[in-house]
Amino acid sequence: MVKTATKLDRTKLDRTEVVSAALDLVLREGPGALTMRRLATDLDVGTPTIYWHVGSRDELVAAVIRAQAERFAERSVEGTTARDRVLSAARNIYAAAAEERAVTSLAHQTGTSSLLLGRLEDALIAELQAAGLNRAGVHDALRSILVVVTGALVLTLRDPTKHAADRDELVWSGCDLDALTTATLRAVVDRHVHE
Amino acid sequence: MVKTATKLDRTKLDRTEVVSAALDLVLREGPGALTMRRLATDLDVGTPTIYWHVGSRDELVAAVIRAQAERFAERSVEGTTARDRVLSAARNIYAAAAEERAVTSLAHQTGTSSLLLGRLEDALIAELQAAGLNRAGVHDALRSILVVVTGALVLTLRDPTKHAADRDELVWSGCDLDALTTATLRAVVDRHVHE
DNA sequence: ACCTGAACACCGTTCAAGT
DNA sequence: ACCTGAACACCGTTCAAGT
Repeated sequence: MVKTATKLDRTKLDRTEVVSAALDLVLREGPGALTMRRLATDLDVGTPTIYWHVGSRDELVAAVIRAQAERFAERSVEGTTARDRVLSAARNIYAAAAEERAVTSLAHQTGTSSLLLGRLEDALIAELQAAGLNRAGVHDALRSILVVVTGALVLTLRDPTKHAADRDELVWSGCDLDALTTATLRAVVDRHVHE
Repeated sequence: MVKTATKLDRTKLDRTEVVSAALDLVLREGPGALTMRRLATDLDVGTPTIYWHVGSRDELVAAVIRAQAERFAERSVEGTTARDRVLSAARNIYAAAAEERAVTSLAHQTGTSSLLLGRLEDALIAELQAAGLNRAGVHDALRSILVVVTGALVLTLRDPTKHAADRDELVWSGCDLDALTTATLRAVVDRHVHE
């Protein structure tokens, strides 16, 4: 009897195959599940094999983040007025990251958020320039907006099951973080782009 | 010859002693240094002893955060107008957390930030109420302000030595995050508290 | 070139056993 | 009540050795 593999008759393992398996693992079971041993088991391979293909865990994570970043690329900016378009581009960053909580958390933990959201940040920069801001104005507005987006993301991704203080429950229960983010963004966008 | 201990002639180990040693360790060498074994070595004691006193690492971290939170308590709110006082209370949260990067990072990693900053958040709530906002208004303003403070903190604590993208360098180099935070806070405070 | 078993140096945690 | 040595089940990583 020919040895028919249980999973799929792998001939060779590919670097991109490793990375996409890692991304799948993160999407399915969260960032905590991304272990070299676990990934190796999923791929039906020894642990050192993973290292041969990706070098280290840090490099693997960076590759995973980049893979997800490409999926974020095709979000388009809506609106006609400069303000609306800037707000739309800013909301895109928040919305994309909030939709893929697992990958965003992973990026956040490893300090590679800008690797994940860089393309969408570039789109925001383009809208700020189109709004007529000069170099310094673009930078100021961009930074302020990223402060709000980052804060909104952290508060959104926070695990609500383990509120540190009892007061958290009161303050954040029944809070539409999406609407809150939009409102807060509008406040800082209005500050930076006039008409 | 009587057995004179090398460090200090410990008679008994105390729970508060364990916690303050842990806080010291975090302040001196960062959150990554806080391991049960390392702390046990510092206290010249076996690892299970730490567990006997604090239960688990999570409980230890919570106690450490609470200890630092008490040191944050005495910051006072400045200003005369309602807007200035709200802004001052908001800035206090950011400033306190930014001054103790190590503990703030630890709180952030473990999702216990509100345990660290709760007292200062309460002070902010008091100022919002004093500004004449009703219950819903206080909550809305508080949440928006916490979004900005959280975002500013994350971007401030971020390790600048490992910028994920090359563009980060360009956007954030020579950026006064303190001034940026104040400006962004002013934008959302002005939005919520009118005179 | 691609993959492995075995090991190294770490974790948090537990537990029977000592005083 | 307080503390210990030894173990368990995990990590990331390396390395000689196999094909």
